[in-house]
Amino acid sequence: MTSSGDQPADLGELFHSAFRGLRRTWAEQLAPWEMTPHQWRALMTLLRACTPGLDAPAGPSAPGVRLKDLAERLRIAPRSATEVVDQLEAKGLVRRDPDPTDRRATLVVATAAGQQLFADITAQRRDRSSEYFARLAAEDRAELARILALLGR
Amino acid sequence: MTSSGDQPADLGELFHSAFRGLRRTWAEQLAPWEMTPHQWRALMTLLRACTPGLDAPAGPSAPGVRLKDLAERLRIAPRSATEVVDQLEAKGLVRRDPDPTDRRATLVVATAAGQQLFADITAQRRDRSSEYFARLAAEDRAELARILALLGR
DNA sequence: ACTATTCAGGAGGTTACCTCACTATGAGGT
DNA sequence: ACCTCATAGTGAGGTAACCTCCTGAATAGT
Repeated sequence: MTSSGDQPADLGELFHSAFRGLRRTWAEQLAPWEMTPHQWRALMTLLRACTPGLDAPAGPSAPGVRLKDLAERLRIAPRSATEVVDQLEAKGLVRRDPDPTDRRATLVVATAAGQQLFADITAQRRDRSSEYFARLAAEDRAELARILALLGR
Repeated sequence: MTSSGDQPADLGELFHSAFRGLRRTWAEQLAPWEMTPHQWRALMTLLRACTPGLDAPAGPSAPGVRLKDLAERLRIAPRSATEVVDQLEAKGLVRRDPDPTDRRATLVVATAAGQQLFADITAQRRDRSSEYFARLAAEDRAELARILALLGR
């Protein structure tokens, strides 16, 4: 492409509008389940953190994740994690258990309903393959991932 | 790049964190001028809209842009443009003039102060070249722009 | 035992959006 | 002239997704 010195409205603008599109798409996809993208992200992150290798299919009591760790993974302040966990708990998707090893801490664990919802949404997303990024060719997606990873430190 | 199916925590996550980084960087850069990224974006968009070819150096009265058109360019609702224009007006960076051709409409024009501020910030940004995307190689930036343009329709 | 640190959450704030309803105006028909 | 309909901006009010600062309990380090 040798794109010489033309800058189309600048990268920031492109980034902004693409991100807004992503958010909107997510919000629409999640609307039937009455979830916000934020909540979805939190639930997803929680389940991923709980299921390191995806084997070990949740023993008698899934270990759960500390609020603080969840916040870290979500890259938000701990206080903000409290909030989204509140929302998920209100929907019955997660539960707060006291950490047996540290009575200051609480472990967030997904309930059966939360796991089910996660599975449902994941399945629908796969079905419709309407994952927003689907409009990109696989190689472009890989490129994008590579470049974004550079940006994100 | 042969990066076959590996584990990139998914694109959404990468996108999210890169975008947050961009926002944070902007906010830090603009803090000395007490501007938010949102306000900066609006001012920049306004000036770009007013100066189509960058010649025609603003006749006796710069034409200005209708609030509605500004909203369109910013891809936000007209009501939201009202807000950011309010903020810029309060800082004396823009002015509202009645549109002589349509008494319903108001034209937003940058004041001298607004133009000066724009020039100052632009210059600083060029100086420090700390434009967030600077950490990318030029070709990666071009790639990113290309892919984001695809995403943004 | 005493201090320092860490965890979660209450209180309250901010940014960047949104919709809905309203007023003033303009454009078109009859 | 009048009536209708669309359009421009905005007041009112709301939301999502964050934040900081402070408190109260519990733990860790000395």
